[in-house]
Amino acid sequence: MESTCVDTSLHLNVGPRDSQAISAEDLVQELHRLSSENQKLTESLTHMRENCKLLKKQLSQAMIKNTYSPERDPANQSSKKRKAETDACIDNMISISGNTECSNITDEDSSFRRPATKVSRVLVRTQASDTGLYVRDGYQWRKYGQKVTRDNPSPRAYFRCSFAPSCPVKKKVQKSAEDPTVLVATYEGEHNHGRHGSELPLLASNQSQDDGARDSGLMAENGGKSTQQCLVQQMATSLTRDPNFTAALATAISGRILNLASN
DNA sequence: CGATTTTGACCGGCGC
DNA sequence: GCGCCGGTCAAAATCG
Repeated sequence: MESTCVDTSLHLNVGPRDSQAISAEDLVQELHRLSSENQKLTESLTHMRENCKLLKKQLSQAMIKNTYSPERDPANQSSKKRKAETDACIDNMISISGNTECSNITDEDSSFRRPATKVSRVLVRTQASDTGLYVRDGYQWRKYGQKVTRDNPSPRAYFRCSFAPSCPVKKKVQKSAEDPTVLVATYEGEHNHGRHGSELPLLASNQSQDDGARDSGLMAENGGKSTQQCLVQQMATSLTRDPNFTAALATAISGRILNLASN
């Protein structure tokens, strides 16, 4: 599969002090650049999804034929479970071979699993030395358990959304069995609130450091980075996870242009 | 002192 | 019915 390199450097000055130094013209140009970039990313994503679907289909057929055929494996009677394991394996292979820093697979894309609640998987590449099972996603999580599972030597961590007590969302984080530098985060359910009280916290330049520090995951991953570096990293992560992110970014920039124009 | 993490115990589903 | 396994609970420990 072809690899896609996404330039996540937005070349933005996110510090509030710099905002006065940016001219409206610069922001308009940035807006246009981001719009075209968004279009390219969307096209690229569509292309990759099509390739993924095709590969998944081919691999599934091949593995069911060769590896898990009942004739070759008489002991294997639990075909449903094996099928699920095969699918998970295929998902992993495809996701990791995508060569992106972060991939997002939802079950809306999958023709295999149809759970009652919305389940999505996110792969995040970390440094090999990073032993933490924390995936920064803008939400506030409370860890409630950790288990070592049969198919993976690294433990799986269980998180609940603690931003809103009534939020039903759960998250599982585990290192990939194939590549220990990749964290696999599985989200179950949908948030019934915004991220830290805002739909676009990453763009909110007035977001206090306390807001960020409330996210224990953020605290665990900061590792001495400045708040601005963390914000930029968060923006890059959101950009790769959500094709609509640049559109939201453009909206935010538009707002800033209007503010500058009114001053 | 409250919030969060850790970790062993417990529970329920599933296959045999 | 039994054992395995994933998921959750809850008490103790830790942190800010």
